[in-house]
Amino acid sequence: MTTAKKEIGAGLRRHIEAISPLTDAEWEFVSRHFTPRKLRKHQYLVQQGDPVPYDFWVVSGLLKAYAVDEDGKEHILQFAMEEWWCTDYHAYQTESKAAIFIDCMEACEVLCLRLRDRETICGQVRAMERFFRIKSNLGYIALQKRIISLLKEPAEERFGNLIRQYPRLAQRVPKKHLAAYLGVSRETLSRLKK
Amino acid sequence: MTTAKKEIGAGLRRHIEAISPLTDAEWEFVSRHFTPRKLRKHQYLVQQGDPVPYDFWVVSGLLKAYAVDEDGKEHILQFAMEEWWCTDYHAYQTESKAAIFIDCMEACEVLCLRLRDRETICGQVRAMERFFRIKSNLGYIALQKRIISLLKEPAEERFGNLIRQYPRLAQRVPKKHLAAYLGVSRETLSRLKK
DNA sequence: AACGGCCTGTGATCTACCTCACTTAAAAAG
DNA sequence: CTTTTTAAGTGAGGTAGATCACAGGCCGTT
Repeated sequence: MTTAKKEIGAGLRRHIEAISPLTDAEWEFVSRHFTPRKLRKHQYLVQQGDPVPYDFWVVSGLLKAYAVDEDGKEHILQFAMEEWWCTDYHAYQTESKAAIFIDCMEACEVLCLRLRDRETICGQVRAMERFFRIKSNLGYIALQKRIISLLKEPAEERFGNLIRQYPRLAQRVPKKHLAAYLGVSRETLSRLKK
Repeated sequence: MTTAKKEIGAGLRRHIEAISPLTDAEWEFVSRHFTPRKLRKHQYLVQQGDPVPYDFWVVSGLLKAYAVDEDGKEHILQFAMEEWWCTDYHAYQTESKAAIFIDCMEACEVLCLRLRDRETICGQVRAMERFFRIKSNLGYIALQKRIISLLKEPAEERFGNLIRQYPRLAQRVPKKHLAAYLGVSRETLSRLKK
């Protein structure tokens, strides 16, 4: 492992161990299955219609995952900043074609994990199976909250909650993308801010 | 274990083993941690503001999980029929107070699982940790699809997809509840059907 | 048979939000 | 520094869907 890769990996180890501690040997085994990749702004990690061999863990930078409707409008499923996981999970798990796009809103470094490697890791390292179980639970809870928010809150309240919950993200992301995440038009969001 | 309980449990075992096989000894251990409960139509399993000690697995019947807004309107997060899991996962995991209601749309039999028992099961039985990890992944994927659907599809298309994907459910559930699930008013849904 | 609930459909408004068009400002790209 | 691209605010007008109000149908109860 290169020095650069070690530094990158250290962040991932901390991230995992916040939930499920690893021995050095386990970490050594786990980290071997991630491959680092650098991307420039506007590069795609996933494109609709393509296979999705990897799950991505963001070391640095900022991604957006979005669906495009027949009018060409983007609807943002998820942003992913440092220490977030992101991929088209449906296509990834079922080894089918992507239904969404994922691209870089800023230059990014990511760690890539193949499905079969994830399964190997979970099979060999008990703590990692636990990690992914808990991580997945937390993700499920977050999505439930978003669905409730979409169903019962008016646009203004959804916007307020977003700013309160992810102030750093709201800074970093152009407002038109926040609109696409909240499910309102750019113009409406602009008017809401008063 | 009573005969009745054995029969009920058999369904759960099949459900689990469809994802992750168990030895008889493991199943014996696992099943001990579930407690059966019967409920009448309109009874609550979870009420907003109360603690949420259990995750529920539906043996028979039909639940709805919903949030209520300030106007008293219901927004349905999830239906749960036979073989579905349901609870307020946020409150359950964090042992905090429920943000939603869950009640029986029909008379129900459920199996109840305490958080600490779920963790015990996952800790003791490797196959169960795998089961919950995979189940949770699948749930996450389903919620991602629903979010994309809410963001990019007009009400009519959401309704069509719902009927295609869950025809049995759409039969069983009063249409006003389908409307509350889709995020449209009862009247609008009625007009859409033409 | 008659009563009260609950569900569903339908007409008549009303409104939150969308779309289109234009302007200004700021940031990349050259 | 200049040009091109991208972001953001604002006005005018349109529309999907909300809300309100009422009517008929289908239960299970008395």
